[in-house]
Amino acid sequence: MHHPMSETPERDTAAIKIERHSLHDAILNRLRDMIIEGDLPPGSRVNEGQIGSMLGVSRTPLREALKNLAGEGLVDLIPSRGAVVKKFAAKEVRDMLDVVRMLEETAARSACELATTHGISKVRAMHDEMLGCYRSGDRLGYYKLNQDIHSAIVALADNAALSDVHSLLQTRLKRIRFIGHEGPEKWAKAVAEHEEMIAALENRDADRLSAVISKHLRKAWERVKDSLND
Amino acid sequence: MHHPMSETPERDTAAIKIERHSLHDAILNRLRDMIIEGDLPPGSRVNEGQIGSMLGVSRTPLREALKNLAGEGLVDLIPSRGAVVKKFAAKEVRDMLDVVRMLEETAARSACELATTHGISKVRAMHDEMLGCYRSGDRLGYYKLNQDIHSAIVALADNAALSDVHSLLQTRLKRIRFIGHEGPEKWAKAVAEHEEMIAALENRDADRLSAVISKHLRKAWERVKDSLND
DNA sequence: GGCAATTATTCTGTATACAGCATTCAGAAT
DNA sequence: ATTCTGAATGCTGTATACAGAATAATTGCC
Repeated sequence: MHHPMSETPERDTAAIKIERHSLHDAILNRLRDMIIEGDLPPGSRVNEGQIGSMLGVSRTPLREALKNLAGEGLVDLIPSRGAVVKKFAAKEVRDMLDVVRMLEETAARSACELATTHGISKVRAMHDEMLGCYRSGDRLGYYKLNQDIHSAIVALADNAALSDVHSLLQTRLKRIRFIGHEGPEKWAKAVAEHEEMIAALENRDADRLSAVISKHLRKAWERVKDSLND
Repeated sequence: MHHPMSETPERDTAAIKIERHSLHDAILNRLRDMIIEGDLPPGSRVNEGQIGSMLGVSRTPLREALKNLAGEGLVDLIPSRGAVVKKFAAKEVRDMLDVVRMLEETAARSACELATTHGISKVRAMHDEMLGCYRSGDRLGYYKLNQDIHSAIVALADNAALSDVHSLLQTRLKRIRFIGHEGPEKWAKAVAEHEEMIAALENRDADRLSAVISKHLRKAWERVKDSLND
């Protein structure tokens, strides 16, 4: 296996767009997806040679990606024993959701004050697209847009540090949230809450937006807490 | 980071202190110190071969450390051009301090409710040690203990995610705060504020502790903002 | 003499090779 | 039969080597 540019190695799985000239970043995203989707189950050790040959890359960039995943908190790096996929206890998930809630509440207030109308309309557009996914039953698309909308609202607060820490926790929670499947009626409820969020944002009603988001995230905990058995 | 570290089952019988020498972690800490102390000035490119030979290590663990530093936000990793030490604009610093303030305010309230008396007394001990540094004019020791105390108070809130994000931002701010030199009278003021903090914590006065910390961090911004020229 | 193009050098990105530690399995002793 | 010890195997940690890209330098041309 030589260079990914000259020889395009056949990808066994679809939807790998980014073939950027930074292999470790590609590996990083790939591994993150594998963890989120459960291909690498929590608690399992990651064999570098094995994964490396599976992805068709050498160990060096793979190790760099693993080091970064450790920084993101998705794996633990145990000396002389390698990387193990992090296993979140129920309390940790709740703590993360508490912090995310606090961050989003604060971001919501700032966003109502600072956001440009253009920025708000872009969030609205994402919301409409998400509605399309909802109507067509596209769960994965809905899930991704859901996260993007929350990130976008945080971004409207125009505080890079806030976005960073929010993104960090959001990433750690992705796997959990991905597991937390909801019934159709709860799904409709969540969509309604989102509609309410967008409306509050468009009215720049800081108190209402903050409250709705807070409620939304508390319910998120209710949804996922039963799927945590450790 | 400082998670309540997952259990290594029956491994730790006695308090055997085995130095785990993982080179990339040592390099990571070393580089972080070099950035904080200004040995690697902001905006400068990090030459891997140069630094590597300077530290007497190969490029591989050095690169892993750099990747981790990028995760911490202390350097930017530009494709095909390597690592450059991150240069913080004034607004970014202010944004970070705003988030830290929010985090510490929340942590303070939780800490007053959840902290054990033993935990509080340990913070008091750190504070007393810091006072010793203050009286003997040990600026570096004071500085380190100052950060440790803030981290300890956050830790009392017993929320790993909260500690993690706080630690992340604290690390990014270290260099800035290290630069922000204060005159003797301001130093005395800061010490007095800390004394007030500890007192509020010991009384478990959530409102007061939160308020004092908030004021403390707003003043921190006042102290450092003039030393930022970009 | 200045500008542009081409070469030369340096540095990053990736692969491979080697050494050391951990885990496991087998064999011997109690 | 059980337990302890030791070798064998596999994996991690680090170093080195090589290829490609970016920047610097030099030379040719106008």
